[in-house]
Amino acid sequence: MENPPENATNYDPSRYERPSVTVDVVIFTLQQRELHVLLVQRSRWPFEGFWALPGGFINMDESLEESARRELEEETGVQNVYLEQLYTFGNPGRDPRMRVISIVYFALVQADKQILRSSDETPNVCWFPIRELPVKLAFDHEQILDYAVSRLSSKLEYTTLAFQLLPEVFSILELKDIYEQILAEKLDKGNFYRKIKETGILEDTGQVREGRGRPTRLWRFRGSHPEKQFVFRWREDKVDKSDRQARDAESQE
Amino acid sequence: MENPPENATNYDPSRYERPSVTVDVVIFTLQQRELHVLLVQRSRWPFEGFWALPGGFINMDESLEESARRELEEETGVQNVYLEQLYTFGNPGRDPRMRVISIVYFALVQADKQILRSSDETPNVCWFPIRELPVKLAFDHEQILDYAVSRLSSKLEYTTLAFQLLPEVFSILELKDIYEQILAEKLDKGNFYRKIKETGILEDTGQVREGRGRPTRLWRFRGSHPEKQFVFRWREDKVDKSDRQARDAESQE
DNA sequence: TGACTTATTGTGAATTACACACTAAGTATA
DNA sequence: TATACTTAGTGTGTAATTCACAATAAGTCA
Repeated sequence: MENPPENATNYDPSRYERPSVTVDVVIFTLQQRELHVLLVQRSRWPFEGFWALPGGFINMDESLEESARRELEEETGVQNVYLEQLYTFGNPGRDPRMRVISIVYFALVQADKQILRSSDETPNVCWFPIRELPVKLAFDHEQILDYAVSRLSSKLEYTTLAFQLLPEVFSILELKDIYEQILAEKLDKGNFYRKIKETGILEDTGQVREGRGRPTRLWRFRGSHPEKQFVFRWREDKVDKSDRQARDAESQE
Repeated sequence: MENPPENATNYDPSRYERPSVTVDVVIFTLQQRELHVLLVQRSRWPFEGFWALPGGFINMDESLEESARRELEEETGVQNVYLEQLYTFGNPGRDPRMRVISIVYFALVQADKQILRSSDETPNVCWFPIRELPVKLAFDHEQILDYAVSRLSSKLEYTTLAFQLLPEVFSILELKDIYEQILAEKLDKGNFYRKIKETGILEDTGQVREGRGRPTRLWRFRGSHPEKQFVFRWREDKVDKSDRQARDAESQE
């Protein structure tokens, strides 16, 4: 990289007034076959006592994603989870203290990996089923969460995100459960079977699990196939409505 | 909003070191049936002489989208264009001066509305065909642009974004041209006709335009239909690959 | 007039989606 | 130990959609 010339000082961005920047994370997981989200209870003004998405200020030497991973690990202790940038919220007035811009990530934690870390800094950390949230969340976190759910829902239809929520070994009908949960829609067993088998995305573990009825075969997600990128879209004719929703969320405030 | 209690000061975000925040805009338009993007030439270090996406620091009292619209209007003088948040780029080292976080929007400007404003502040502003860009762009703007194109391409398949690039009145085959341009793929004339007519998304203007062959009927985009949200997906079996690409772009640096 | 150019509509084969019936393989219980 | 019950997984025909390509329409140009 070139060195700054003498006249470089006439355009110094550090002179500008600056907002604070935080990275927040919407962390989803599956518990008792229901979608849950992780919230922390605030111990200080503003919104003292309210539940909020985990997050914090970024360090100057880490990337946005690193920052999100750090938050994620501080709260859940898990690593190697699916993480993607969701949206950046930055309306003036979101935070009564000052102008704060939040880059929000969303994460999917596998059902068998979730651990909660209670530390001194975050004494109250809890998983909430997304259909039974606290009445009111801190800041604009309700809108953020709504948007995250709608994004998750629409991405389910053309990605393999659902696997990120399952334990390493699972049955096909458990997978179907996730789809039904998140899409809030009943799916046909037979068609689901066929469709997912056809993709070749599953690897038979040879194991079975006994239960009340016929034992079920257990599968593993064949992460990334060398040949074709697996596409498992449950329904072809759905639209991604999540974009509009994010913009609405921002402009509603 | 509640007032801060006495003990509020023990957690003052303003004490933290803060990055600069900019809003950049990828502005697309259609010229001579080709997709173009607007770039400005930098007149100062760093990347003096290089072309860059238009952008600037946010004002403390405007929302992110307002900031993007302001940039957009400063450069092109147009209003009421399609604008959506694309992604937030924030790796350390993107800007040699300091830590800068850029919230990038992308905008689609209708073919008959593009005006360029050359002011003292931005003497060199120019539309470039996306297939013939300057060799190297400033900062990480090449990656940002790549991502914007891939997002545009994938959104074309399940939204009505293409109409935002056309003038108010257009022929069906012009619309098909846009799809072919952006998807970089040949489409069947007849099937395109049928598919788009079926959606009911077009309104016949009654006008025709004469040319070399049979005169073509001119249509108008029936923006938002009361009944159903129009879905015009050209191909059902495509996947949105743009997400992965954005993450890759960030981690490549 | 007839060749040429661009715009639109028609048609049928091939593929895919969908609803629903059926078979399989275990447990519980009388 | 039969039979009811429960969950797992497969088959099948119809309906809908996709797709390639042929046919027609309506003008210009020489």
